Amino acid sequence: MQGGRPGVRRVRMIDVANSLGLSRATVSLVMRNSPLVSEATRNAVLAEAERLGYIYNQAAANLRTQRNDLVGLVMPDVMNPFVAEVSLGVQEVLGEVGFFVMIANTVDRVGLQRQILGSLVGHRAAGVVTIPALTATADDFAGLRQSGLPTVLLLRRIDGVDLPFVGTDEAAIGRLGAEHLTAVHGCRRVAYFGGDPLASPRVGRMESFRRAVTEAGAGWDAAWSQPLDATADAAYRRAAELLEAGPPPDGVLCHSDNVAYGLAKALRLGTPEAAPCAVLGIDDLHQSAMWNPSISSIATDPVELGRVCGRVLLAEMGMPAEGSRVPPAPEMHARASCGCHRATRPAGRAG
Amino acid sequence: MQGGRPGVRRVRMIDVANSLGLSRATVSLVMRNSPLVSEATRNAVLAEAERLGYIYNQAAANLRTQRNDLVGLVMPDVMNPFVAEVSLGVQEVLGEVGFFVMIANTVDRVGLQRQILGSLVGHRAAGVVTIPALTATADDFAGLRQSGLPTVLLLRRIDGVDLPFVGTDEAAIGRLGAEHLTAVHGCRRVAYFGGDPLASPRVGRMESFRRAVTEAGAGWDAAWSQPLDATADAAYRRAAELLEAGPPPDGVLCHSDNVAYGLAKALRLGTPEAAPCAVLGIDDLHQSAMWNPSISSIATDPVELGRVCGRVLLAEMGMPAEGSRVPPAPEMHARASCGCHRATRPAGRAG
DNA sequence: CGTGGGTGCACCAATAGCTTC
DNA sequence: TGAAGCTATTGGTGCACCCAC
Repeated sequence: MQGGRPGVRRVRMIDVANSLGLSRATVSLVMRNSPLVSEATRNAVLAEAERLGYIYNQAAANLRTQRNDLVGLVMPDVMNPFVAEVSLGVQEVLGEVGFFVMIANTVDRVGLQRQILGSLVGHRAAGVVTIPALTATADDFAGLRQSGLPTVLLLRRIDGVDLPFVGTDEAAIGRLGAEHLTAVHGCRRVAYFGGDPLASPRVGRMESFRRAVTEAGAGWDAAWSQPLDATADAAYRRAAELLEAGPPPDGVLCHSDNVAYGLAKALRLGTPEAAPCAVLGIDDLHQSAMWNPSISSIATDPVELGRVCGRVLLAEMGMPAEGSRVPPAPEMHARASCGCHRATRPAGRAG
Repeated sequence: MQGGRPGVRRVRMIDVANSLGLSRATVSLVMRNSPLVSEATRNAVLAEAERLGYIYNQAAANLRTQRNDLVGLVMPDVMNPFVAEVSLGVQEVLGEVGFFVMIANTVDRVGLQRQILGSLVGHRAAGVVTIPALTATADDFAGLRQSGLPTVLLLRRIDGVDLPFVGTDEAAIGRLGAEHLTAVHGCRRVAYFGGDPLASPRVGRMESFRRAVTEAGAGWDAAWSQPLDATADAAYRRAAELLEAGPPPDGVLCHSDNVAYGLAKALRLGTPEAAPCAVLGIDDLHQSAMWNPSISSIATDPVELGRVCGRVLLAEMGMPAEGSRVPPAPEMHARASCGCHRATRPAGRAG
């Protein structure tokens, strides 16, 4: 609680009313664009409000109506372009029906996340979409559940939380990656590279990926499949370390495009000395097509994912929501990093 | 205005009070952690509140106290990593003193921006930090000014708006780039590539860059210096087009790292057929050190820029703000794309 | 077309009641 | 009896919506 601005006395609705010899109810009707007021009165009120510097107090109105148009989007990393793009879709769907979407950044800290969620509950927000912090547990969402604030969990699953969940089809992603590496490129020894062990997407993807490659007869490289921060820098350092110890697997599915960037750098992909290793990313960030070599990636239209999430939240709030509530299916966008195209050729984003 | 949840009757402070035979004032004191209440009473109140499912209504409290802890960060593009990183700094400084920072995305549309700013004013937010939409004019900020809501303009200047401004030192960036290209690499013909003509940073940087390179005796390539969307894709397409028409300048300062990525791709930098052209980016995104070739870039610590911005806002709100209120000075981080290092060698972010 | 009275929920200043020494 | 220290309460307030007339 901060930020009171002393000094200038605020103008209230009743001041406008008194100044014109009207009642506050009339002024209220004007402010809400009600047709129950004559054109003449309306104009007089608007003019007087303008003259006095009156500013409608939405907060007071919200208190009375028990409604709010604020929807909180609580996420661990605003710098992640995939997540940022998801937010566009959420905003699109909810903005259309009059909600006001704002983003809060937990920086992946449970403490901050708890504080933010508590604040949204306290402010009586209309709804919440949240990507849980990595170390979050069911306890962190108990307050949310009890408050009845409509909530949708995004991308990361939390054990024991029975809130609606929207996320990518991790099993399909794993299968797509496995199929591409084994069937198209004939890889014999593969790995799932990067990602935090606590992140549910890693678990789901890796499981189905491993099952599929094993069925296809390829070997599993456990050393390269250890968990790891999902940053380019961490991936680069880990890969460089592993390359000291021996040759890499001949096919790698990376936890994200960011991870793939670091790995590509370490492998010196696109240079004459490059290691013979097919690299796949996940997310298909806009930059991946620009990379040298262009990064092959498994895409799941993040904007549409955001839209789906918005629709699920609308449903949760008891409002009509037109359109699909099923996350988009992942697609393979094959480029140079796996060997599908020549390394120095530009490749469009659509694959 | 949306999102009323009917059904369950909410528990109010007075319900807790009645249930215990206390007054609402006492419950209020407990909720605010006041020392004016005995330990026994406090515990009883907390237990009863928990049991009844009472949830403190921050909005009602805000109405009474005329204070709010919400600070809005209104920006045109949450997907821009530089901007995202600035938001971290803002959040750090304001969070420390109890404010709650939320981000609203204008997607660079003035209409949406106007709506968002109006909403923040109406909700009586404690303050606003905004990166104006590209086509914004002074009119778009008239309401803000009149409302007295403490505001800081970030990164983009708007003519005729006398609100406090925090941004990078564009002149210094231009000079740094010019000096590096001419003095270190001996470039004879240079250009400023990319950026929207309406963006004040482009104007400031290009002006000082052009003056400095001219003084150093280098020629100016007007065709390569035309304005352009600041995306990697647009830069790639424009560069490819210009390369059809003839050879590129031998030194290019790009409006951002994103632009540099597109240009590097078009020039096939890092490949045997690469054009002899020194490329500099601006922002030094984390990824730039990972790029192939690693991208030389002019850095201006975005987190610190955000901190400065937060402190300026605090001052604007009449609160004490320790620490510098001067934006960090830009620094040259020379890597491979300008020819300072070998193309296939990894380079650390610190240059 | 326009109005009065009541309501949403909690803060705040002033004050009263109770111990204790 | 009185001063000092705690604790808890009353009544008014912040601003606008809503119903009934």
